[in-house]
Amino acid sequence: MANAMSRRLDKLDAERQKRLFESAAEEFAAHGFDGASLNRILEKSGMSKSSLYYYFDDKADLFTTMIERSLAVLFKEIGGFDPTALDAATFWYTFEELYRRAITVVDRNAWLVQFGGMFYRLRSDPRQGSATGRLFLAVRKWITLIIERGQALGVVRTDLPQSLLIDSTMSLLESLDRWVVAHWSQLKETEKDAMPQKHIALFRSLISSQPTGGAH
Amino acid sequence: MANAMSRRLDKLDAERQKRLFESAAEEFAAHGFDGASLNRILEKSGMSKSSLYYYFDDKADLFTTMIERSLAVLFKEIGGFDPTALDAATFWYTFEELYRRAITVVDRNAWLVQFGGMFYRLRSDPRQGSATGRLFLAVRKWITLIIERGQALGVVRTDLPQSLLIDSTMSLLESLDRWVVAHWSQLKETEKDAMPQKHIALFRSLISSQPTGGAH
Amino acid sequence: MANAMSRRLDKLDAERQKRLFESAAEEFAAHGFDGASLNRILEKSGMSKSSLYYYFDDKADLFTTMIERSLAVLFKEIGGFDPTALDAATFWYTFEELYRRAITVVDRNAWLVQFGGMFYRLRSDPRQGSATGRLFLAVRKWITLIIERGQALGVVRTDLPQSLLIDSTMSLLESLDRWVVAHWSQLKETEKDAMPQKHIALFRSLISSQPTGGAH
Amino acid sequence: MANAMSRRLDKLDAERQKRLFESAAEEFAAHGFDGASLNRILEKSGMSKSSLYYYFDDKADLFTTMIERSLAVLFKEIGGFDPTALDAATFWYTFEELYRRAITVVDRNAWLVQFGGMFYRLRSDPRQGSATGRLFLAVRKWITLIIERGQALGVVRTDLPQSLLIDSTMSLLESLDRWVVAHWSQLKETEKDAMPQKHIALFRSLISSQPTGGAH
DNA sequence: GATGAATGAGTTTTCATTCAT
DNA sequence: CATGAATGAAAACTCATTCAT
Repeated sequence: MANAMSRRLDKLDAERQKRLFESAAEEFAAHGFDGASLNRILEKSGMSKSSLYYYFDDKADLFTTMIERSLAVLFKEIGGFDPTALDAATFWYTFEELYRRAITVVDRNAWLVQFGGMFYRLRSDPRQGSATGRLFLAVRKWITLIIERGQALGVVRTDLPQSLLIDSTMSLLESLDRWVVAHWSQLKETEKDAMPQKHIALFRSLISSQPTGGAH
Repeated sequence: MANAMSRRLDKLDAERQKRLFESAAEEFAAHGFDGASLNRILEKSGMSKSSLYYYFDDKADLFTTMIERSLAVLFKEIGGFDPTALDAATFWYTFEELYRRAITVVDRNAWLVQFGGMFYRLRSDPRQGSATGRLFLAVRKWITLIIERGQALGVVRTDLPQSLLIDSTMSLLESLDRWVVAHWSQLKETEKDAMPQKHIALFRSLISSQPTGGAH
Repeated sequence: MANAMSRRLDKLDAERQKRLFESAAEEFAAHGFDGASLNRILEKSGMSKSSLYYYFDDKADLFTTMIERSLAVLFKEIGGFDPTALDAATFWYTFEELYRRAITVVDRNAWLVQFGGMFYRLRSDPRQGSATGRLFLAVRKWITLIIERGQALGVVRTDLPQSLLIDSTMSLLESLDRWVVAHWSQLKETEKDAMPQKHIALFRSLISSQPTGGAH
Repeated sequence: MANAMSRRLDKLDAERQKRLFESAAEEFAAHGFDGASLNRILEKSGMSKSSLYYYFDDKADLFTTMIERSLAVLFKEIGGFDPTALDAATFWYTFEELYRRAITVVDRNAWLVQFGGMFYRLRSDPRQGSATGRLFLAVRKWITLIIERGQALGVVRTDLPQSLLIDSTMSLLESLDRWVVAHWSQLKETEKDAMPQKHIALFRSLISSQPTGGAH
């Protein structure tokens, strides 16, 4: 039914789709997957319940679809990125660049702001092997690849269990994401410009094999 | 009613209380406050619905009571700890010691393991000024004091907004907590012994004002 | 949602709607708003709980909707009535006529019989400014206008506080209403025909400024 | 169990009894019999649930006991009153006197003010032959005796069905009771003094066989 | 393509009552 | 005498999902 390739969803009027996605993102970000109410989403978006079930299999399908689309947009707009192409000299700088591009993408697609709030909740999905759980694991896998590449290049520390390194990295990612979303409107332009460098430096502090020279 | 000092709860048969607390901790940790189902908790614990309402005002009271008791046990057993007494020379080592003591406490009080899973969910409580929300803020305040003290002593970095520093620290705390809970049974004794030093070193990497010398 | 103009309710199958209204009117009349049990209403009417909530916002919405519809039917069928058009000569007779028309209307709409039993309970609704409370006040206002007009015309006594006059009048109205409902089936046709004149004469005894000549 | 003559209740400490009665009267007056919550009553009065069940059979027993005691106090303090001793010349004046005495009694026993609010609700007790229902009928019987005596003396109208006359009288009684309770604090002394005469005159307007001469 | 209508199972909370001590 | 403790049944309300049209 819910084929990722060709979907009924693609034929849904763009405006209605946008309204639905915005309502749903808001609700999922605010209450998590389980806590979110389809009824509230439908009320906000003005879509009928049966329509939603025409386009989606169920609540989980709506959720994962949104996450997938969000990720797809992010990846496409940020630009393909190949972990195996990283090299020691430019390792950290590459992420600064990614960060910069991410900012401009989200700036243009307001609803993506909710993405983080939705995404990080996936971790706690209790259902083993659920669609939502698998999605989280997919992203985790991606982080794993990067870290392994970093270790192979000698720029990421190897003195800690890999799983711990990955979890800590994702945690810091989430933390920074939340912080940026929460403080965005109060940040000055110069602060915003400095963010990619400063925040990537924070990752570097955490998992780099080399001291960064600390703070000055 | 829900007086913290003297409560009906204190007279509840120890065995039944234990069963209730374990069921509830499991449920809250797995689904968060909103997602937790009283029915499931009662089913697991074998307690009747009306009995639960004899001992607690409502769902929130059950939850906050458990968090409070957990914190109380932790603080009492770990031993008082005064942020203003920290000094530059022993700053990080103090936390290594705390970590060690925490491990032994949790080792003796199995159900406290769920505490983290329950606690970190508090962040997302949407209700402004709710009991649960206030509790989270109380702990956050406590972290704030430590970081401020560390900065005053010159051992904690000052090149980032304080709120970001605090959020990142709590995030790492959560991340390590989860990791330990998840991997505890597979850890060898030597690994366990090394944990306090290694994990505190990770915090040091993240927020110390001095490079730690990296990993070797 | 609960728009008075166009409602889901209007599309509900007439037979089911009738069953629901009869069950609800019976329950509300027997136990008042607070005392009425949705479960009992649903059991009697055979409707499912979720269906009821599809058509109504909540218990109060069901109640007020029924009162409003009752009033609407009554007013429409009895015919508009303008207090300012009353004159001294025909003041009391006008109400005799109204009474007669009311009898025929209720005769044709059996479920309206419960209306009084539901309505008079509104007085005791504790919630300030609740929908039900406002409804009661609306009717009270209407009685007030009539009494003020009667006083202006010199046909209604002015020797008592107005609020007392109004309360007493509504009380008598309620009392007669209850009496008629309770005794209707045992009344002979001749008695029914005499009722409007006799009952309006009772109001006249109570609040008229002129002696009626008493009983003979 | 609940023997009216000798009761455990009589041995209950006077102060605790007063606290209980006040809480209960308030609750019953505010929410009616069905709507009243034993839990709330107990909370207000500080009495334990089991104690209440030691002194009373059940909720209904508490209620009827209170009504009975209220009536007993009223009758005793107002002074015995024998319907058969009424005569035509003093018929109405007798009730003015009763009214006067009732005012002073209630003035001295503040909690009796709630009595009316409790009592009038009895009418709607759905349970056939319930204790509460019987109590209401007992009072109704008493009114009936008075009206029959008045009719025998030729001072009460006979042109209406007796049941209607009785119902209307009780309705007016309730209405005046409510009005007095609601306006008591705003009444001037002269107005209070005139009340018995004015209010009994209202009954006279309603059910007297003779015109009273109307209002001036 | 699209949706109005219907529902069973679930939610948290409160009820009056009983019983062992 | 007194009460702390326990409970089944009921309360109002929301949920995600289905199906006929």
